[in-house]
Amino acid sequence: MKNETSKVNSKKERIIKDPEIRKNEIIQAAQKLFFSQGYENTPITDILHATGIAKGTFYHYFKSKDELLSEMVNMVATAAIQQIQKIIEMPITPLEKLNRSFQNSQNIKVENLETMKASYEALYKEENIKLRVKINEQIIQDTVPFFGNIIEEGIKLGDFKRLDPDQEADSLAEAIMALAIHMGSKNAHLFISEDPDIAKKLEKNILYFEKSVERLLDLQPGSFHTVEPKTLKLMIKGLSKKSGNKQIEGEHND
Amino acid sequence: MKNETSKVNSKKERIIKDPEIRKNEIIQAAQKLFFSQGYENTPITDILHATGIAKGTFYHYFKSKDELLSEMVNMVATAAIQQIQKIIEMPITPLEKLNRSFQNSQNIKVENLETMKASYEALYKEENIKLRVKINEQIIQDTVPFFGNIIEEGIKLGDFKRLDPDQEADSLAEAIMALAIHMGSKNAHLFISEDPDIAKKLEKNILYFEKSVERLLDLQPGSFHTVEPKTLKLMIKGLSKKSGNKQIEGEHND
DNA sequence: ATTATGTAGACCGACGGTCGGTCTACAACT
DNA sequence: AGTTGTAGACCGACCGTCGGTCTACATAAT
Repeated sequence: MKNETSKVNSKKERIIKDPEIRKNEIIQAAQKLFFSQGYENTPITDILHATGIAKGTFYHYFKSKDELLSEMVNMVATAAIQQIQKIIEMPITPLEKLNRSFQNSQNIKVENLETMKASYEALYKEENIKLRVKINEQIIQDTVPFFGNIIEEGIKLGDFKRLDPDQEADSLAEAIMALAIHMGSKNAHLFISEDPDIAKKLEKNILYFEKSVERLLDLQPGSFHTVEPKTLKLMIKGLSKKSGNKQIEGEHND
Repeated sequence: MKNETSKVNSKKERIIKDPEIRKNEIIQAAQKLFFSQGYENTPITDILHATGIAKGTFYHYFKSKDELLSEMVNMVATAAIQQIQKIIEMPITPLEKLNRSFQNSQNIKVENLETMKASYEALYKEENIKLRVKINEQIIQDTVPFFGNIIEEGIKLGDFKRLDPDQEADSLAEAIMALAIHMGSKNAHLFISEDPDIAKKLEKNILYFEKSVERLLDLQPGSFHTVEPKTLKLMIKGLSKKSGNKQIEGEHND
């Protein structure tokens, strides 16, 4: 393996990069690996090979493998939130804001069902418990204040109803997020299971989540939509196509 | 204590036990260690020392450390469920069944606040993500069918209301469990934080959970109680006392 | 020139897991 | 009763992998 052409300079080249860039490279490479092989199944050496750096360099940027995970999770969550932030500042009703926030995150996913499915499958595998839990926790932690604000606003306007006179809106936001993540988990397992009824079950999961939220906020039935009908149709179509070619390669009818 | 009188004996004695008993011993010892030091922080050698067996023996009983964890979780969850099963068979209204099921699990906890607090603290530490998630998943998985039945019964009697005409009761059960576990998580963090307002916040968490469930099932406000008032008082009292003697504990080593 | 920063990879100890083999209880056959 | 065969409980030395440390050195900054 080692190709020593000459005694001089047979060592690895020394490449120096802007620290920020390098750090980012490491995180990116790690993310790809974690999602494809799982966090626990990805030794640091894999990350080193992927980035072409040495152990020392890695530990120059990260205190530990866990710290790398934390930073990565942070980036993922931050990216997910930025979308919401914009919506919150729009001059629309709180209900609209809620709708659009969820629709938005759903939309991103439809544009590349493949990626979404892959991510879910990766996240919900055994070897990725830590990764998954941390991402979920981070998302809850980061989104709750935003949704809390929206809900607070809605309560003041009389659109939503508190659970209890002296209850903070954040509690409701937390409950909603808990349900949302539970739904995400169910959907992930659906994807993994290769169930032929994926599309239908997915639709149900979403519907029940919506209904639950409506009840929690005391909304009119049917006023909370996390997915636009046409988006849903796209998803279902995409999924049916997928399940169709499980064994019949190259089949195109439907 | 063991009847091993050998102090001078340098060589290990060979003790043969009924496999079931031995396996149980291992699980018990492991459980104690996992809860006190964390799953990841407990090397198998610790379990070996605690049980007085050798590596080979351990791997004679378990395929891997993870398999041990699974079996342990299974036992914990099974124990937690047995309580509920009895309640379900009682000739009382579905709402009563729900109430009692939750009260019951709460009651167990009050009887030994210490243990409960310790367990929570242990479960929700970093090193125990895997342990925690697996327990929670197992509990959801095992309880949902039961609660699903109760809810189904309640729906038929007109006591609860479906989210949607063709919705299975299990979905509601899942939502409730998702909220319950989220509450558990919040409470755990409360315990860990040593917040002086533990008691009050705990009460709130419970209240909001109850209110959320009432809305989900379309119940009369105040009809769902996971804790009896007197139990709650006991808990609060116990917790206030605790927060006083934070470091006064007279720990001694041996 | 000296210091700070980035890079490198040999090295280490701990840990999960394997393996060859020993010991014991007990059934089956003299 | 004594002998032998066998399953499986038990042992601990050993191994490979992995996260993390350490020292050396190159380059940039001062």
